[in-house]
Amino acid sequence: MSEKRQARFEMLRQTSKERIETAALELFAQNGFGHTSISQIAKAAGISKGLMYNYYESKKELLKAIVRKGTNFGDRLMEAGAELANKGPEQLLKFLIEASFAEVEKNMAFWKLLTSLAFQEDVLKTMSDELDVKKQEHLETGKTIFSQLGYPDPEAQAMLFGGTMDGVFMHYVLAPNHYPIKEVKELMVQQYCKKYEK
Amino acid sequence: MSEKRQARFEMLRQTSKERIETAALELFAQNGFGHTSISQIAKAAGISKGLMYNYYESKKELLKAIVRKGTNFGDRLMEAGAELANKGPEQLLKFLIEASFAEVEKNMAFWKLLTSLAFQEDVLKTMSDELDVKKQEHLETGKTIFSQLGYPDPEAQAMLFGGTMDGVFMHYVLAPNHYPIKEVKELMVQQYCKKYEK
Amino acid sequence: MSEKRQARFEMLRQTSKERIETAALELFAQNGFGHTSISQIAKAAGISKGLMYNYYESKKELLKAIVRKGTNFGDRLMEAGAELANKGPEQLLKFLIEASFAEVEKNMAFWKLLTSLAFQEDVLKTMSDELDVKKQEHLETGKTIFSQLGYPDPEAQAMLFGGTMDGVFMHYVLAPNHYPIKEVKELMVQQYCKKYEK
Amino acid sequence: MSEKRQARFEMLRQTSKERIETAALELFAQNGFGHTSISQIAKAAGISKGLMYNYYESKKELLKAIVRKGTNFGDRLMEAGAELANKGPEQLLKFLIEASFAEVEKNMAFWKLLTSLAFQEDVLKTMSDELDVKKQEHLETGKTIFSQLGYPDPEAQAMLFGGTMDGVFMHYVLAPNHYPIKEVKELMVQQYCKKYEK
DNA sequence: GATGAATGAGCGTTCATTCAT
DNA sequence: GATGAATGAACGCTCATTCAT
Repeated sequence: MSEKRQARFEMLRQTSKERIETAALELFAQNGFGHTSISQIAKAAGISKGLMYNYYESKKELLKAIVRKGTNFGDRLMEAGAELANKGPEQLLKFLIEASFAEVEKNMAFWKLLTSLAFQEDVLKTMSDELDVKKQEHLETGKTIFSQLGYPDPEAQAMLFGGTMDGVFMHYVLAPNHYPIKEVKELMVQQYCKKYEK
Repeated sequence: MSEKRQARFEMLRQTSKERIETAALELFAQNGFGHTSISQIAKAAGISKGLMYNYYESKKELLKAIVRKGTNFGDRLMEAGAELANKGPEQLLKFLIEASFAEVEKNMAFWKLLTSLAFQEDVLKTMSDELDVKKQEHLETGKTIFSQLGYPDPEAQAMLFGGTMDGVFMHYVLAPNHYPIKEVKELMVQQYCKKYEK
Repeated sequence: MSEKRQARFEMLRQTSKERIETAALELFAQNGFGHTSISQIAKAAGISKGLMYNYYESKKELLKAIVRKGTNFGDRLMEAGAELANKGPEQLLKFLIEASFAEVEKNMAFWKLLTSLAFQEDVLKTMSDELDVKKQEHLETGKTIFSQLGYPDPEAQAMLFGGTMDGVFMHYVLAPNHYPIKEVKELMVQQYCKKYEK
Repeated sequence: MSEKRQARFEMLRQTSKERIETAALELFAQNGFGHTSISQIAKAAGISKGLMYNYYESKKELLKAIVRKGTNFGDRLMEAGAELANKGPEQLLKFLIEASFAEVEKNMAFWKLLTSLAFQEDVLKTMSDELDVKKQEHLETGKTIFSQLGYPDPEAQAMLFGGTMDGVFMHYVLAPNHYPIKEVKELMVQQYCKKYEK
């Protein structure tokens, strides 16, 4: 009985938390973190302001929770990539590109938010360490792949590739309706997923 | 007599305005427009809060003044590029890349600010028309060049190129100390400034 | 359960609103709307500045709430007057005079505020339509009465009567301690509540 | 020579002062004392903000100067009235009414300002003594006249008369375009400028 | 006498956060 | 767990006043 009740509470708790995070993500992405108030979030989530503080210590902690949850994708991507390592760097890179595009298309709001946060040093400073680590991992993966593909400067190449990805995604999330996302993705696959040619 | 006085006042005005704009640009770039207060700017500029409003009608107008001043570069770039058009698309593209990198390296704070503003729709909406026009011009230039270079899909290619530029610059301005800017620029020149190969 | 809570909140709200409106009316009447600050009101009401904005969207809305509450009197007066119409114009006018004097004596601060607002065009403009209507109604009533009493120019007479009422009330609310309000009221009744004599 | 120069300076000084007071009176009457800024006045008067403070110690002192100048009318009225005293109270009262109406019609802005100031205790408190004295003088004059006219309660009658005058003027200055000022004045002369009847 | 750049206290308002219930 | 009344610091902004020239 007590277990059952606990389970029910847990479910309610999950539900409220999820509604909060969903609403907050949407609002943060649309209006920016600084221009979204707790009141707005609470109203959109259908809960009271006070309840927020049962789940998150502060507005910033809510943001962190959202960011943390979203960046799990990167980990899953890397894991999935690891299984493809033996199929050759071309296939791996193609997979990473296509999976990333798919992810950004699916969770546009999240990636818009994440990019915008990069420009607010004070807000993200506290969680930048974990993000830096992930960025570094991505860079390492890129270096390995471009090295295997025979590029003369795999590190710069990985930086360039990373910039291209983030730049394309930035343009896309800022004006998704007019962006030829499929064509650009095709171009990237064609240009990057092959051995280096002088 | 009166002229002397007027000149003196004009000098005072210019000095103050420069101090304000310099301080504001730095702070806007570092913390974002929305997270920078008038008090902070005044303190950093060494003036009183009230003086700001002798020169700018509002915080937004200060931002606009800063953006307007900075975006003159784009125009100069396009003009300079027009003179190189007869040297062939490879040379023109090389010039545009190198001039852009040089500009971003020189005015890092400004370009960081400008990029961050893309995520604050409300703030920039009032001046977005002019910016949209410039963006469109850049895209057209890119299309022309990639068309001349024989690319099969010059529009998507121009989009990809634009994304690459903005993405690389974004990474650079967010962590300039660790970014191999020269190497990445070289790679871009090598990869883009040549005829399309199969 | 939830009802109990709601009722408790409603009580809190009403208490706070009353404190705010009472304090604001007093201060508005004493110093004028424009010379009364939210801080002053909050301090006088024993609440924080912020709480005001839980109940009123702005300082102006607070004023409107106060005015709206007070002007209900005018409506009640007209209704009560309508029932007396058959007793003859002398009795009706006498009732209107005496009821108005009683009301002003009872809610001095409110009538002082309302009169002072007439001089702040911008503030009251948004609610002036409803007030204009009421003023017009009073004028019409006056015209009818003086017409029935045989006055040769009932419109001008009604204007004069209205001016007398407002002027007497103005003098009274500006220096209530020294004003012979009862005697003046008697004089008005004597002079106005009778048929016109050549 | 030095005298001449002094005279010229004095003239300029007078001119500037007059322009300031004229501009300020207009603006104070139109927008209220509190909603008129020194900048506005200086611009309207065609002078600099700083110059104001050569002539007046503060904004309030400027107001006082304007009020003082305007209330000289009252003195002149009383003096002129004194000369008419021997023509009988009816003629005297008629003159006072007509001269007052003429004055208010001529200097509407001033009388609008003066009335509005009555509702701002803090602003006028410092000069209320002189105003109180004048008010008392008017009251005394009224008492004397109504006493001579045979009114049973000349004091209350004088209060009522004063209220009527101020109320009519208030209505007039607040909506001068629609006010039947001539007709109302005629009514007052008819009703007040005669011996008391029963 | 005249200027206007500069100041800073104070305004109305917002909002993250707390807490009694 | 859940509520929303209440707080107070901080915001963008205004403006009477000062003062070097």
